[in-house]
Amino acid sequence: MTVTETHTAEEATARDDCVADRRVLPPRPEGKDRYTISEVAACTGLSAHTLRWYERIGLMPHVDRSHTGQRRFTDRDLDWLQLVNRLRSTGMPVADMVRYAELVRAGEHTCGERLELFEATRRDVLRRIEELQETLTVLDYKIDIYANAQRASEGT
Amino acid sequence: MTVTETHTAEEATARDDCVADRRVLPPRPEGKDRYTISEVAACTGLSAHTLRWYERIGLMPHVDRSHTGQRRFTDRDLDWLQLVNRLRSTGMPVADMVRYAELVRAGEHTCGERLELFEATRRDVLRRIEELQETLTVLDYKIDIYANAQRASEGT
DNA sequence: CTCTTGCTTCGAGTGCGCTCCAAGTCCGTA
DNA sequence: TACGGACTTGGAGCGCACTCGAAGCAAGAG
Repeated sequence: MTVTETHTAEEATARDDCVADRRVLPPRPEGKDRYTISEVAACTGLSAHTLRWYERIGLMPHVDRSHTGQRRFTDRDLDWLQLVNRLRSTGMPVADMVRYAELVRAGEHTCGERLELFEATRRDVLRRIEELQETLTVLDYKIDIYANAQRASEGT
Repeated sequence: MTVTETHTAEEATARDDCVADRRVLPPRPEGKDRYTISEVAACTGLSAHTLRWYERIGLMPHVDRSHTGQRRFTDRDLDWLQLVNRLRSTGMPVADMVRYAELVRAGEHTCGERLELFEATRRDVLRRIEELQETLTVLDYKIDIYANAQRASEGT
């Protein structure tokens, strides 16, 4: 657990945008803070289509625009997408993530609700891990059977 | 690991229908071997519609019929559904399970392929567990932040 | 005999999460 | 000035995994 550390800084993070943990981010173009949609697509693995769709359904906090109306994503947006991607990979429905995004937009007074949401998600993730481990047992069992059947038919 | 045990019996299992592990099955109506679709629905958690659909797409081995044409599922069918349910819960696409069902129907000479399929699935499950663990770390991190933020605003 | 319940079939509909299209705008290079 | 390429929008379409509906048959209870 490397979780309890610089809490003065961390609380600021919690207060303004609830970004994901920087330590687990993939590399991103250096020294910039205004990314085009294709740059973001490349570094998040989401398609440009999907990014626009996320914005439409309210899963992205408001994205900056250039003077010609093109999207210019910030590092904060990338952090947000990083978190979304993680939650998505747990199977969290998009609607729930939208709900969380709304809470963030609604302001600081929703922090309690956000905490609950994360705790519920955490329980869910634990349950899924357990389920997968059970499945693993079944798979091992069957692999064992097939491997033995094969050895029996080849050998002897 | 409770996997290596009575292999004479287990090999017979591998040979004929590749059932799931009996030890993890939920209770089912006792002493019978011919279940109506609604009984099966009740004990698998799948809807009657879904069971018929599974049969249509080839995900069920041929199901017995009563003299009036109604489905009569056997214990073996229940075992099969048990396995299907487990694989489904890992996120395995239905198409892949159909592929496996086809291998089973094709006969014993496909056992090698089935073994490969299970091993691939196993790797997949391990990867997903890892992914979930990572997500768990992120969730813990954020829960920690929110919990601290809350304590800070309440206390003092 | 009628009623209810549960089954049969096939095809259409649903919800989710994208994914793509058409038509148009803007930018940088030659 | 012309061209290629990346961007914009709203809306339509897609693939998956169900889910439901309609119309009809069969069996048991009253």
